[in-house]
Amino acid sequence: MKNSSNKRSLVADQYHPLSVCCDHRAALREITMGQSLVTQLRAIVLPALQSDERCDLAAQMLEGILDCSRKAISELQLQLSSSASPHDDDDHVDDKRRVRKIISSSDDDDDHHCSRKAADDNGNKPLRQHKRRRFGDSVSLETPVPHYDGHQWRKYGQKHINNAKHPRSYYRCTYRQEEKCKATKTVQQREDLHNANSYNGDHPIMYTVVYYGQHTCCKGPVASADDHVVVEASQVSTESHCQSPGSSSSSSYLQAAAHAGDSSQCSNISVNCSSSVVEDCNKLLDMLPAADELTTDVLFEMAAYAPLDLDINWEIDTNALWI
DNA sequence: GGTATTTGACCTAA
DNA sequence: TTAGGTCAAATACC
Repeated sequence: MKNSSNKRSLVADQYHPLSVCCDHRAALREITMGQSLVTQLRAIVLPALQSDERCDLAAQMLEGILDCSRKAISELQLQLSSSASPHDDDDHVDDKRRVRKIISSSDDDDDHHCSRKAADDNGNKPLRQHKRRRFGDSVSLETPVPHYDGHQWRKYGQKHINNAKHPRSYYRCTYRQEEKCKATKTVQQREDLHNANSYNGDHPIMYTVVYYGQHTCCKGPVASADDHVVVEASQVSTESHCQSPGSSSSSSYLQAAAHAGDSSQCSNISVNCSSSVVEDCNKLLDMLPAADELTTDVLFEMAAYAPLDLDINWEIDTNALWI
């Protein structure tokens, strides 16, 4: 794999910055990165283990690590919010712009309508609601595949951001209404000089994805085994409307996922896809080596590109990958 | 016809 | 006043 080292260094750069500042914000970044790594590690390790007590133990340990990091992040954010200064650096400014006090979960939807309803019966204005998102609820990462995170998202807005070349897209969970799921995310293409115009193997176009809130819907990949992302090779081959002619075994997993996005009739493939996921899958396919070049090392590299999703429970069908 | 996306307007915090 | 986030009508797609 020609660009293996490039990807490796890219990942390394992302997770191991050269200088580590001794302030809370730097610590927050480090913990968040660690959280991302653990999440990705979980996606790799758990499917590889047999379904026995070792698997359960590993799952508990990983969840424990994530829980610790969540608490640490929460504590640091508390410290930050109480010591926020107007003289923050550029990163801080960017974060602060994202920070909006979100309305409490119980009255979220009503608030939007409230704000548009000018007054109540007595002519009194409703209490002013704070719309800014809370920094503490967000997790950001950079990925070439911003939509391939296992959840269904619905785009509800796009905005040109000041001094940014690319617009920012706003997504919320598809099940926001029916399951009151508050998870949202924003996706914005990065402006790196070397990848500004086109995707190629060495410099994939990178996107900054920021997740806000946790999924409370049970239709994500969290729930039951039925919801796990499992694509059996046999399923792919027997689902004629999902099958890509001439697809290799090594890529059948992802191609099936891509085609699941093309057709909602792919009932045997439980990949949650919006239309943009197809594009992501195609990118991943471009990155995927031939079947005889697949190694665990390669898989790990690809997993490193998977977006962080704290709720996700991906299950990789290794049979489909290594046949 | 139902669902998803686009896009201009509106709202709020800074 | 400005920039970012959201709404909702219009439009596109299947």
